[in-house]
Parts: sequence; C-alpha cells; structure tokens
Amino acid sequence: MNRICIIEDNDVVREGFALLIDSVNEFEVVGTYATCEEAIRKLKDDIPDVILMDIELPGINGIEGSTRIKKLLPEVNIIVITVHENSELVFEALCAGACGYITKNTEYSRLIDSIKEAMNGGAPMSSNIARMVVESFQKNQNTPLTSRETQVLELLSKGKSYTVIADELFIHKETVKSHIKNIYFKLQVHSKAEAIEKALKNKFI
Amino acid sequence: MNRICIIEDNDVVREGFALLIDSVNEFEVVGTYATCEEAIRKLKDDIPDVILMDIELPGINGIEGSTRIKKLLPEVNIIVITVHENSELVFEALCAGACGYITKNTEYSRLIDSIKEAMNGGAPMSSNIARMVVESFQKNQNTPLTSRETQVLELLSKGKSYTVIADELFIHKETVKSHIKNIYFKLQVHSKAEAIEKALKNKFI
DNA sequence: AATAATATCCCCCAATTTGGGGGATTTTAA
DNA sequence: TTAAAATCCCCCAAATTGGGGGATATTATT
Repeated sequence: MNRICIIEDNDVVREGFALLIDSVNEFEVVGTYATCEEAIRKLKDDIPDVILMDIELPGINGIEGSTRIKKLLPEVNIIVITVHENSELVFEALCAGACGYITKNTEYSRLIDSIKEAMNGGAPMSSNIARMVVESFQKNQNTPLTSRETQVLELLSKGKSYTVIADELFIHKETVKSHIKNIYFKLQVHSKAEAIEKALKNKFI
Repeated sequence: MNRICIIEDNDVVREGFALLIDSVNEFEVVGTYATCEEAIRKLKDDIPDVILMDIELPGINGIEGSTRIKKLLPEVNIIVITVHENSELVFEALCAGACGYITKNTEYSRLIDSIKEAMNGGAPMSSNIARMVVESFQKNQNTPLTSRETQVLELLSKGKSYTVIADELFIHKETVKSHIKNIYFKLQVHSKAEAIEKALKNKFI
C-alpha cells in the first residue's frame, strides 16, 4: 500500500484530495495537514511515499517546507500542487527537492497518474511547466557574442583566470584579453562580474 | 493538419514510425530522412511542426543536428528518440534545442501522445529522463560547507570579487577572505577556479 | 556548563590578475 | 573584396588573490 500525505491549508481542498486519493485501491492517505509545521512534527511516523504540497501556506511556505522535509525524509517524493505558474516558483520548488509540479486545475485522473508517476521514479509536471524546465537549458541564440567569445566567457564564469583560459583554449593570454575587451564592449560592461551577470541573465552562456 | 518529420538512419524503424504516425488522423508525415545533412537541405520546404530525431546518425549526429535545425526553424519542436539514457546526452540534447526526450522502447500510443504534447507546448519525456532533469536542479545536501560558506562561494562563482561579496552580504572583506580560506581547506583546493569547479561538480552550489 | 563549530573582524605581504589604452596580422565569411 | 573574427603584442596602474598569522563573539551540541 502506497502512503500519501497532503499539506494544504484549505480544508475543503485538502479533504477533497484525501477522499479522492483514498478511493484509489493502491493508495492510503496517512496524514493530512494544514501547515508544514504540523506536518514536520508528525511525518516521521507517517513515513509517506508521496507528499502533495501546496505552496501558499500560513507560516512556513511550501518551498521552505520541502527543503526541511527532504532533510527529514530524503527518499520522499514531493509533488507541488499550486495555482502559480510563475517560473521563479517552479525552479525554487525543484531546487527545494520537489520531484513534480502540477497546477491545481489538473483533472483528478491526471493527479492520480502523477502520484503513480512520482512513485515510479518519474517527475510529474504540467506540460507548460515541463516546457519551462526544458527551455531553461537552452541558450539564447540571439547572442551578440561570437562562439569564441562565448567560450571565453563561459570559462571566465567558471572562475578561470586569463592565463588558465589561454592554456585551455591553446591560445595566447593576449588573445584572451582581446576577446574579453570585445565582450565587455558588446555587453556594455566594465568587469568580469557584470559580464557574467548580464550573460547569464540573457542566457548567452 | 500537423506536419511531422523523421530523422532516423535505420530504414525499418524510420518507415515504421512514418506508417504509424501517418495512420493518425491529425498527423501527416511530410519528410523522412536518414541523415541530418539531407534533412537540413529539405526542411525549409517541409516546414514541419515536430521532428522526431535519432541521436546516433552517420555524419552530423542528432545533437549537432538539433542545434542547426533550430537555427533554420526556431519554432520547430524536436523530440529526441533514442536508446541512450546517458545523462550527458540528455542535457546536451536539451541544450541543443530539443523539447522532448523519449526512449525507443516507448509504446506507440505514448509516442503519439508525445507528439501531441510537444505540439501543445509541452515537453514529452520518459519518466526516468524527467526525473534526471528535475534532479539536476537539486543541490547535494551532504555539503561540507556551512550555509554562509555556500553563499560566499555562490557569489564567487558569479565572478564577484571579495569586495563586492562583502558589500552584498553586509560583512567585512576580511570575513569573506576568512570564509574563502575555510572553503579552500574543506574542499582541499587552492584557488577560486578549483573551488568553483569542485563545488559545481559535487553540486554544493 | 563546557566544548566545538561558526561567523565575524584584523594585520602583513608578494604574486597575480584585471582593465584600459594603444596597436598588428592572419584567417574566415559575406 | 570588403568586413568580421581570431590571433598576438606592448605598456601601465589599480585591484585582486592567496597565504601566513591572529582575535572575538555568537551559536549549537553535548
């Protein structure tokens, strides 16, 4: 029997989810909580396989809650269920240890599928969320930088010095300087940190 | 009618996919190619909505091919279909512009669903692939670094100098130096670049 | 209550790095 | 055949970095 917990402050939503999930044969709701604080106190006894987690919660929110719960139960699968499709929140949730992120308007059958998927080592996500995640890997192809400049800036962003970059690219240190001068001009910046910041923000590197 | 292209060097697999996809009402296979070179020459006429892409191809492989095709048709949805679950390849494919990544043993019905999902702005992935992607956002909680040290190293990795880090954390420059000394000791390194490299590799930052 | 870990700040010093200025030449692409 | 990109060169001053030696106050943790 797979053990599920629900952390959601809205009583109606929480008990609705609980009833729905309990109606599935292989699932058993072993705890429902309105706050992370309460959940954290009781979770060691519940030992759930999956936790459904709201983000907007009184006290500790769902992001911070996920971080703490993952410390207590590193193996647990946390699925964040929220109305927010804000990209910041998505990445914060994933960084905090959530394995899935689905929006609250998801039909019930997909919710059940998502729990099964999480338990089977998957990462259930609403399709637009998944796309956001995938796109976060892709670079901006409208970069003003040449490929060599991009390469240099990437190494610079890894903390390498001009000397080391020169060695790794088999070019002279003065060439590296030259590239960096051009990078600074193109990005309209005057230091390493500014260049890296601007390039990261625009996904040039 | 949604337009699909297939790039796959194995004739049997390629024509099998084509027949399968063509049998779906809303899909039309507008091109099947054994190499990226051939595809790139013809794609501007095909204007496909979705491309199914193999990775192992003679000549230009599927990763490099995705990069080039995305330059020609930035809006196209590329789904990589491969036997490889190697994490390196997955991230390379996503960086190259693929929106999905599914393994070749996927049942036909899920393949069709994946194409629909890609077209509707989703990111179809096999469940273990999706989990790999999600886990790439999560930090290693077995870090030897304190939270303050992690914070300092994160800023260092963004190219910030001791002075700037001190300002941003509202502490003295000497305190930053002190933290960095401890970071170097704990990571057994002797420079910024080494520290960042080791921390990134171990996902401490 | 005692110990250890963490976070904070201080000084000295030498080598390296960085950024800005001025070039030049060759290779590659449009 | 132009323009852009990539390569290399010199000069110089300010800033950064890394290593050495500390100290003190605040938090855990036992």
